[in-house]
Amino acid sequence: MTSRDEPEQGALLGLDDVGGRRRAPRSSAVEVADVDPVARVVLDLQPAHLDREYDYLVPAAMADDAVPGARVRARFGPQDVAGYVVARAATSDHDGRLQPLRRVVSADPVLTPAVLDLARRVAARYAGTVADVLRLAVPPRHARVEAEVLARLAEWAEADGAARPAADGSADRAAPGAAPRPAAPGGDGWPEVWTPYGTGEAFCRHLLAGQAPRGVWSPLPGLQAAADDAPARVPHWAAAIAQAARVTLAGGRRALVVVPDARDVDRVCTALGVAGVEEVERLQADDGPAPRYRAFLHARHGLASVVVGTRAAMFAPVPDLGLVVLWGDGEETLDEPHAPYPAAREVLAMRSEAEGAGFLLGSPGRTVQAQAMLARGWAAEIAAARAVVRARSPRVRALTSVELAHEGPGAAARLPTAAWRTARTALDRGPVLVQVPRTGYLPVVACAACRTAARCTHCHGPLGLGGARATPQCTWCGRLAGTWRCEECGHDRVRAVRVGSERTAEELGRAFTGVPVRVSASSAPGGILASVAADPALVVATPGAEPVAEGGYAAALLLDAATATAGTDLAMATRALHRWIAAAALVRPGPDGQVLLVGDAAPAPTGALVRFDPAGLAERELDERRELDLPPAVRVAAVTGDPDAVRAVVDRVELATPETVLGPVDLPGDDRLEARVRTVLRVPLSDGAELANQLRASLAVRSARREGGTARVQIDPQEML
DNA sequence: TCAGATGAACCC
DNA sequence: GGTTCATCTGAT
Repeated sequence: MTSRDEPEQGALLGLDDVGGRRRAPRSSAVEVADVDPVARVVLDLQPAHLDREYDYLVPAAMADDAVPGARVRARFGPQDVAGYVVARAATSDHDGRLQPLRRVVSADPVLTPAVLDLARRVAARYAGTVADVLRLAVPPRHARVEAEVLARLAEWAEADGAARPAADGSADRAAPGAAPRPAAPGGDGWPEVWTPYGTGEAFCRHLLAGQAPRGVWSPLPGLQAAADDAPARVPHWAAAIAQAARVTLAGGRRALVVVPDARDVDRVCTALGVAGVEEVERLQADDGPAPRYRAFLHARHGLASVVVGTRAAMFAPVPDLGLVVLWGDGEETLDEPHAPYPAAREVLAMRSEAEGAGFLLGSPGRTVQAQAMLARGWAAEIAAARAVVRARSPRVRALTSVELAHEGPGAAARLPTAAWRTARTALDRGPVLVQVPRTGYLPVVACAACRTAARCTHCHGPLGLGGARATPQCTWCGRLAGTWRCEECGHDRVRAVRVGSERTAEELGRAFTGVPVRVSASSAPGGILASVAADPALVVATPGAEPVAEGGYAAALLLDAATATAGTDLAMATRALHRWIAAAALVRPGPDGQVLLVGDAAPAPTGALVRFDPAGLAERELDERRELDLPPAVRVAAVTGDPDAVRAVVDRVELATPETVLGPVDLPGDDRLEARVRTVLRVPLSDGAELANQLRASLAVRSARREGGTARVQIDPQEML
């Protein structure tokens, strides 16, 4: 598409002064590239109505550098804005005159076609702009790091004669990374860690064969036994992920692993080391700009065979991607807090489809969204047989007040005698984990009899207590719940549930004199601990901050169970189970290891914990969502902001009908100058893409008209899932 | 002579 | 995507 005869190029490109309303300010004699003098550019512009590509002239001096993927700067109106070249062309469709590119910031093509394509899909899915997504996907350039990496690449290319990876991102190295050992089914190096899972072997076989299997995986609990006699400290899940990555490499492709936080990055990297995988790159935003950009460039240029990172790594440019792994689905850190608020699960699912890569989603719990992937046949379940799960799990007991009735008044204590006794005994065998809910306050309305969270009778949104109002009000559609009846037990009274916990470490210190108490929490003096030794100690941790104990915990106490399942959002039950199982998975298998759930939590997650069955709970929850028209059985979008702005945005959406619109409702706890409201749109899944379309168009109108105020659109807003 | 209609430029 | 400005058109 490059060389062709060049008919009056100048005229073609609007360089001559023919027909121009205004004369070109500078001399029109810009010397333009001989071949493909037009650069199609994606600019980093905020306004939604400017979300498209723009053509610029490529000055001859930039002809070789302005390659697709290169960072450039270009004149846009009065401003100089940053952007990326996405294509070179011989001609432009633009009627007017083209401006020349201002500068090629770097000829290193950092925006790969695959990532650009992904950005477009994500923007469409989440009613956002491509520029917004690219801001998430491509980290800020670090010139010194770039020079360093490119120099090293050039050096290597010269040394071993291997050409550097092609500019379009396709790697030239035959098998990425060093496949440590040949992994053949049944052969040496075949990942036995996946054997207990019925479909695990088939999943690996497909990866090895270069196919794109998709699995939703419920990992077995526990730590992976080390090869030598060293105490086990690598979680089983991390070892399994490492093996899946290794098989992918053996098949000649690369892998990308996205996890909720830095400690999990460590764990996966350790497991990859144990598995003999080299060329592992860690990609975390909180490593700082230089390491982050270095890791990004290494990934981009195929120097990493496995990329392990936190949320933003979901966009990492990995050539020859054979597997994407999402660990910890359901953790809040996997939801991007910046517009357009994409969820890692969705982004990676889109990626695996677009790039023909395998997809592996694993988590201690199971979200209804993951369950929905199974339900619609998009992914296959990877789970071990019940007997295996039982054999590998700790013994779990729920110490509800019913269970403890014989204890008398002490049953309602935060740490009932039975729990105290279990912990005391377990301390002879090793460390004991104590999980406490994060400190917080949450006004929630629940059934006064059975404590099931109360839902709106109209739209099934969660009820809340707004300000001084005595009657509970739906937090979605705003209706007052005057005549309410519990859907579980038929009771007609509600009560407020307050959530909060504090001083747990001190309380425990008093209860267990002479036992060291370690605290692992972001608010603790020592911060979050990655691991603890096998010595007896009480380890108090908030959810997600549990350290791995060498050889596993002897017991875990999951305190304040009632507060863990009380909350306004729909994911309360699955999230609570996720947290409990994440803690329980660090405990030794029974009967050596024991888990006690203390407090009266909702019955469904409690039962699911005792059975160690996140899949069962997710299935049940998904059924319920279907019946009640709740996501993910429907698609929802939230429009938040000033009342006028929100109304304007919603009014332009054709799919917004009395049937689909919930609200607007005043947002509590925000007493700023402007009132803030939220309107929810709820449509069938089949209208989901169209809803995003219409919202995007409405936002474009809004920015073109320069409508005031603020209005934020969120598809699948986390707090409603 | 001017109000309203039309359309391109804007921002490439 | 809408706004703005220039030009065109047709009625008066």
